[in-house]
Amino acid sequence: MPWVKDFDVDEAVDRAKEVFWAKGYEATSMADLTKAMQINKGSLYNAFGNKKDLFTRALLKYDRESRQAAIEQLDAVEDPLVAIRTLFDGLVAESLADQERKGCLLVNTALDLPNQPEDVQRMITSALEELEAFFQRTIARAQARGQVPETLDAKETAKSLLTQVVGLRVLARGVFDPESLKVIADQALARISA
Amino acid sequence: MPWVKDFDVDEAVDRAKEVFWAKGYEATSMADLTKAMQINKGSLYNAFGNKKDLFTRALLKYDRESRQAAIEQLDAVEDPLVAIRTLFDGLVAESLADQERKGCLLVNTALDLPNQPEDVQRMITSALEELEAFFQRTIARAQARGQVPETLDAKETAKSLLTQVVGLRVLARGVFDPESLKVIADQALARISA
DNA sequence: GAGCATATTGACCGATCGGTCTAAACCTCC
DNA sequence: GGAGGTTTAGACCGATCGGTCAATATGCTC
Repeated sequence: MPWVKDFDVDEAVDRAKEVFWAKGYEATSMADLTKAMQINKGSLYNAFGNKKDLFTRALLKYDRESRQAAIEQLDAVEDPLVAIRTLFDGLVAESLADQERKGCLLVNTALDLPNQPEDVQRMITSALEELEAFFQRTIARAQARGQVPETLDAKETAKSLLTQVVGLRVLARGVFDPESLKVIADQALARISA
Repeated sequence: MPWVKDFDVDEAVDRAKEVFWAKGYEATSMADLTKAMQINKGSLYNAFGNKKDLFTRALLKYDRESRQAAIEQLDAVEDPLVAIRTLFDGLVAESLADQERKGCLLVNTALDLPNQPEDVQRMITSALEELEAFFQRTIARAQARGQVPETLDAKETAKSLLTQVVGLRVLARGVFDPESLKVIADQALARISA
């Protein structure tokens, strides 16, 4: 049997994720990556193939640990309106805590979608569609419990909420002040809870 | 007196704008620019200084001709609700017509705000603030005409509309289909016209 | 401990990056 | 038709880009 790697692959991907997240794909160099990941160029290419593959892997990890994990938690919240409120509050809190103003790796990448390879395009699209689906089923759940009027179109409202999330994540990268971020969250919720 | 330039500076900036718009700042090379602008490297540096300065200039032009011009036109529309409706319809129409899916140069740049030089950061911030201000005064105008209930907070609603515009422009770059874009526009308007 | 398969290292690759510079081309004024 | 000043063209610059590779180090199995 061969030798096993002496660095933690998952940890390395995580470091790479941070760099891509803060600087963006194009602005990140292999030198940036090897420095952050604490491994040499050869090891990097041996373990991950190339820059694009490493990015895809980092993006996948981000999606799994951030978006998927969040949705899973929120689906378990009994009160659907609380679930949505929690999501927006979390977004605002995360934005305020984010000193580097990295925003959201998914949204950052989504904005550059036409210049991404096909597999990344698919990942991003389905990730955001799943977020939309979460909103839709959660609104439907709220309607079934009589918390939201049946006249509201769950599907269309879900699209609107997704748009607000995306807009919030962009504006949180420097245009909006903390107060405005909170206003946005409140405004988004006002559509369904008022 | 010296010789005058034999290329149209404004036209050249416009070509540069198109490239930056489609590919993003980092992914655009000087070779891309000289090719698109149809001038040589020497001329480019002589006329525009460097890549960053050229980008700033292209961005300024975009802001003037796209955002500022649009707001000016819409401020002249008598019915404030029609003005806002027109803005969103225009956004959707522009997105559908945009084969390259370039989105909006301002929003594209806004997402990368923390990595931009200070002058660009200021430009973007004030551009989006001016759009927010447009929404606010237009809503106020609608309230004065009795078209929108006085209970609506103009300032907060303006922030919400700005967020929707930004979200729309991101999602229009590939995640949302034409139908969804129209839904978003309708949803944004529903907040104020319903 | 010998043999083997893999991981690591860091020098190295050609291509391209943003940017500079010199010489030739050119227009305007005298 | 010089003279002077500016723009042009494009060769050239060092640095850095993403990526490769041969030599070496390492840990497993027998």
